[in-house]
Parts: sequence; structure tokens; C-alpha cells
Amino acid sequence: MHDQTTSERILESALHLFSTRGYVGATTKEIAKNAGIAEVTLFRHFESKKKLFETVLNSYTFLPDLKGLLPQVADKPYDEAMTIIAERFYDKLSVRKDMIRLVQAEVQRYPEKLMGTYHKFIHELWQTLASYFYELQRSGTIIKFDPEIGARAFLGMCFAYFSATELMLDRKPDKKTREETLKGFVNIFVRGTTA
Amino acid sequence: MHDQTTSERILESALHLFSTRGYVGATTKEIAKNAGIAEVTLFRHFESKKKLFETVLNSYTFLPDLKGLLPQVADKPYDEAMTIIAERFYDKLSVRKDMIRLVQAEVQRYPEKLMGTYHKFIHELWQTLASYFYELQRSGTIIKFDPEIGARAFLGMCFAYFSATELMLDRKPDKKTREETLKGFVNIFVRGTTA
DNA sequence: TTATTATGTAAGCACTCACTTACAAGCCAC
DNA sequence: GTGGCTTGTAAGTGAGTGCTTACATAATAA
Repeated sequence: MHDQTTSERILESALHLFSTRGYVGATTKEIAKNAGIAEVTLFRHFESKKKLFETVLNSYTFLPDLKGLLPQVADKPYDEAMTIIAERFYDKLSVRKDMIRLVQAEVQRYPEKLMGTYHKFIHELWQTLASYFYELQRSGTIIKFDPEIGARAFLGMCFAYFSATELMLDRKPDKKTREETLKGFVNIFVRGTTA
Repeated sequence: MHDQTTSERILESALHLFSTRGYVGATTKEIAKNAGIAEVTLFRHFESKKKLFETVLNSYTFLPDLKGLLPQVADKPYDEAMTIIAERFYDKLSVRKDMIRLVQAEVQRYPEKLMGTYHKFIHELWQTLASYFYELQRSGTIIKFDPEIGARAFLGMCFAYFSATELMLDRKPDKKTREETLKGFVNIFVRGTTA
């Protein structure tokens, strides 16, 4: 009947409700109901709402890692590689939509914990793409510029596009529109950086 | 003693607390205390917390308008104009930080109202910058590309930079770092679009 | 069978929060 | 001064909300 454990179902339900209603706005009763269990069962698995929230934070990541992606595109032409990066980055953000919303909404309330992991992840993202740029600069494929600023620029426009469409307006653009927009971003960026 | 009216003080306090604690997390008691008035006075000015919230939403804008800025830079060289736009855009976002946080956090709760205004404002932003690009394309200064996608790309990287530094990490970068980063964005974008 | 474990139902407790009511005090116009 | 107008203090109400306790039920393991 259930292929997930009760704890997993609670965590999933909690992530979704925390992300849409916020920490204070999500009630334990509703989290339980959404998970298909009784409220008291929730407290048998997690000693308090606060602990449940912290477990959610530790159970899911909210940013994609590019590390696994880069080796796959390293030997492709520059513009093709950047297109793949843009689309995969957007896809992975999309899958983690709930978690991203949660972090954005609660970063004010839990600065130590959230900002710590946020900082770590985002820094790694930039560094990874920056190191790719650095290689291309050494091989003379692209011009010299601060690789980290370049990485921020590129990931920034992709993130802002994701944020505007899926986080704020909350309607996914159709595949074609999305591909054309990202391709437009890539074209400008690639033209602006190719040697 | 007070150069603002009581209602204005309440609205200001409410904006700040709604934006940092969220709608549910901000209590009327704390809003009143922060405004330096008694809680009951708050309810004499606003019939409910919900009405107060809606009044806050209607009292402040959260996105800068570029319309006033463009005429001032229209006759400057392209790269110089874009630098000014980037910096002013960032500045104005920075001033409206509270309101932006509020919109991001509560867009899930008040989709009709917030998404309506959000959509309207951001669309106008894009359109304004896009029309500037369109002019430059006609005069042959920059290459042909979808002006709206270009506008989204440029404003997107600026917004993402603002969001990462001031909304999430919550520490303003020093002026020099900020200027260098934005200049780096502009360089890539301008090189990528100049004819 | 018997004991253990995971879950459900039901009731309730302590607390907070939005909001109200009643009354007093200061201020300003006339 | 008198009468409005605004604000403050104090007390309270009713509806959640996190969390607990007590007891029953079903499945599983010994």
C-alpha cells in the first residue's frame, strides 16, 4: 500500500505546506492530514514542529549541483554546452521549487542555519561554472573576464527567469517559449564572451 | 514631535514587520509597539489585520520604473547608458527591499492581488528597456535580437545579484565590489549585443 | 497465544492572537 | 469652560494551535 515510510510522507507533506504557507502559517494538523495520518502520529515521529522543520531543511537540497553536469558537456562546443547548462539548471530549479520557496520565505527567520547552507551551495555553483570559464579562457576559446562574475551573470539571468515564471507568476511557460528564451540568453552571453 | 500621521507610522511599521516575519508571523501587538502606539489605536485606524495588510500593499510600490530614467541616458553611449541603468536599477531595488521581500513571501497567500500588480510592474519594466533596445536596433547600434528577451536577460542578472546579496545573504556588498560586478555584467551584455 | 509496535480516536490543556468594550485623559475649537 | 476628537490603559472574549494523555485496534514477532 505505502511504498514510503510514515516519516517520509510527513516530511514530504511538511515541505510542501511550509513552502506554500510558511513556517507559522502551516499547521501540524494540516501537515498530518495532507500526509494521510493522524496529527498525534506526527508528534510520535517528530518531537516538535520546530524539529520537524529542521529535519525538512536537512533532508532536501535546494540548489542543483553543476559538478555532475560539467564533465558531460566539457567536450561540446561552447554555445552548445552553455545551452545544456542553462536548460538543466532551469530544470533542476523547477524540480526543487518548493524548497527554494521555503528558503526564500524563511531565510529571515532562521538566518544561521539557512544562510549557512545557502551560502555554501551557491558559492559552489558559481565556482563550478567559473572553473569551466577559466579553462576556456586558458584554451583561448573565450575572452578574459572575471570568471566568477561571468558565472553570476549567466546563472543569474537563468534564475531570475525561473523565479519570475515559476515562483512568482506560478505558471510554467510552455516548453518552446522556455527554450527560446534560454537560447536567447545563451546567444547574448556567448557572443559577449567568445574570443 | 511627529511629522508623520499615526496611520503612516502604522503602515511603515506594518510593512517592515510583514516583510521580515511574514503576514501570519507579524502580530498586531508588535506592529503597534514598533509604531509607538497602543494596539487598540491600530484597530481604530484599520478595521482588521487583513485590511491593514491590503493597505500596505496598495501604499508602496516594489519595483522601480525605468521610464523616468531612460530619457536621461538616451543620448549617452550604449555601454555608459547600460551601466547607469544597472546601477540605478540595483539602487532602487535596494531601497524597496522590504516590499520585495513581502511580495516574494506572500505571493502564495494573496495570488490574485499580488500577482496582478507584480505582473503589471514587471511587464512594464521589460517593455521599457525593450523599447530602448528596439530604438538602438533601428539605428544599427546593436544587433537584432528579441528586445524583450534581452531586457529580461539584463534585468535578470541585476536582480539575481541584488537578491543573492541583499535578500538572501543580507549583507550589502561594499560600493566598489558592487560597481565592479555590475560593470562586469554590463561588459558581457554590451559586447554580446553591440553591432 | 502473548507481547510488542505502530497507528487511530477523542478529549483536553495552556497559550497566543486578532479584536472588542469600557473608561479615563489630553488637546483643540468655539 | 464645554464638547468633540484622538489616544491610552485595562480587561476580556473566542477561536485557533502546538502538544499531551488515555485508551482502543490491528498487525507482527516470539
